Amino acid sequence: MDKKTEQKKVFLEIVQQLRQLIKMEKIQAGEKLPSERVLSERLGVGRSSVREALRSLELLGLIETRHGGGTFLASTHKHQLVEILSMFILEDEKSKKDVELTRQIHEMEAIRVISCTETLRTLPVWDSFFVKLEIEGTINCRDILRELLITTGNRLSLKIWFQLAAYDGDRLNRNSTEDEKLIIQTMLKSMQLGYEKEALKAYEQWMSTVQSI
Amino acid sequence: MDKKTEQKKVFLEIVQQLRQLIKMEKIQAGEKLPSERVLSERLGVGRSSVREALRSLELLGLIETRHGGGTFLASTHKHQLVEILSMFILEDEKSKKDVELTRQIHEMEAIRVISCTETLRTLPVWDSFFVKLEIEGTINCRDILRELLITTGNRLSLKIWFQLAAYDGDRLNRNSTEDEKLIIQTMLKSMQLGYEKEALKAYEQWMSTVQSI
DNA sequence: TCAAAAAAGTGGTCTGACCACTTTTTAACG
DNA sequence: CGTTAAAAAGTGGTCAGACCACTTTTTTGA
Repeated sequence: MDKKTEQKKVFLEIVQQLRQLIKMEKIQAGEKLPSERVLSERLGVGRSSVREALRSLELLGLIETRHGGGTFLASTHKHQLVEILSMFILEDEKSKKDVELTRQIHEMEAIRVISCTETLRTLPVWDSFFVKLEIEGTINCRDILRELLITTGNRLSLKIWFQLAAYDGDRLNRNSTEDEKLIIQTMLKSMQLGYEKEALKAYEQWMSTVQSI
Repeated sequence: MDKKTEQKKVFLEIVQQLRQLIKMEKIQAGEKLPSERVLSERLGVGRSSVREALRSLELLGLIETRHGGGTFLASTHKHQLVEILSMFILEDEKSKKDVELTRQIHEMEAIRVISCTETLRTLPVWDSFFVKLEIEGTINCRDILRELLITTGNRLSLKIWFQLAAYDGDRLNRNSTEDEKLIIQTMLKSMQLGYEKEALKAYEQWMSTVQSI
């Protein structure tokens, strides 16, 4: 029946055991795991085997290790995952374009969802962005987009977005220019009013200016 | 500048070196990699370190190892990845819903792109689906959705979709029911004619029926 | 010629050791 | 008594060697 279970894959069993241990001990995100030596004793396996499992989980971004400090359950899931996969699968310029497009897919969907949901588009946070724009004259581009994703409540979409945004480098993580200010205001205003199409139009206009940066 | 590079992460460097080696040696999918002992010598590191890197890549499904046989570049990407991630991250019902929603985000975007692109929406493949539906009376749901993603040409979006669809289990990987037939036909026809809204409407209708399965 | 046995190759695992770094404890000083 | 510096303990990082289980290749012998 269950081929995956009947397969040996001792190394995967350790991963599973680790998960059980985390659940049993009720280890929360950011908290410390038992040391490698303790784990190897408790699980009845060699330290090497424990390390192989831990290293795998680290590559997935599920745990963090600090030299001399210990091993910790990842607080913010840095899914280096996409990064690693991209290293193997996505190599050329075309792929970089794909990353940008895919990121925008999630952003646009967020705009759609928010625009169409009364309880989301009337959130105070959008007003706060307006105020910030008026007073300081500028705002961090990435912050706005992140807030869009957070607001939708889709945690998985948010996680994927984080990865894609990280891959994009600092092109997003910067303050808005004078030219962008008006566009962003239009986008936010349209969103608040539930004008999905207008909001998306402003977004696309915004992204085309980002493109040229 | 480049924080990620200046970070130590020796273990990640080995992963990178492995990638270079694969590229240099022009190792194709399914082919054999050098043995662990050879790798450890060529890379100038201990066998344990090589193994930690290999085990990580195995967890990602990028390589396969056969006891006594050797290590091979994965031919078909088995998405153990989703399985592992789901084990740690996706535990509650809310998360499962997120997976479904996120998958649909990519599917809907594909429909939009195809509907708005003359060269994509007039592709012969859509006619082939029509024919298949007429002759056999049914069609694999997953096949259609996959074709949508493939057609857009966004490989990253496709990759993400694959993983999400794999997590969804066999709810998609099945033949369409009689009820679905008409909806799918409507969706495809609307797409071919460039009626984005109608295509999306049919898609949403389709998904709501899938929901109840 | 071919099948069985032996050898070589390879991954799987464990042990022990040493290093580098961090955290905790202890000791010394003011 | 409190503060600080030194020592100790804890922890991850890496390596080397050994042995086992399994697969592949080579050799042997009928």
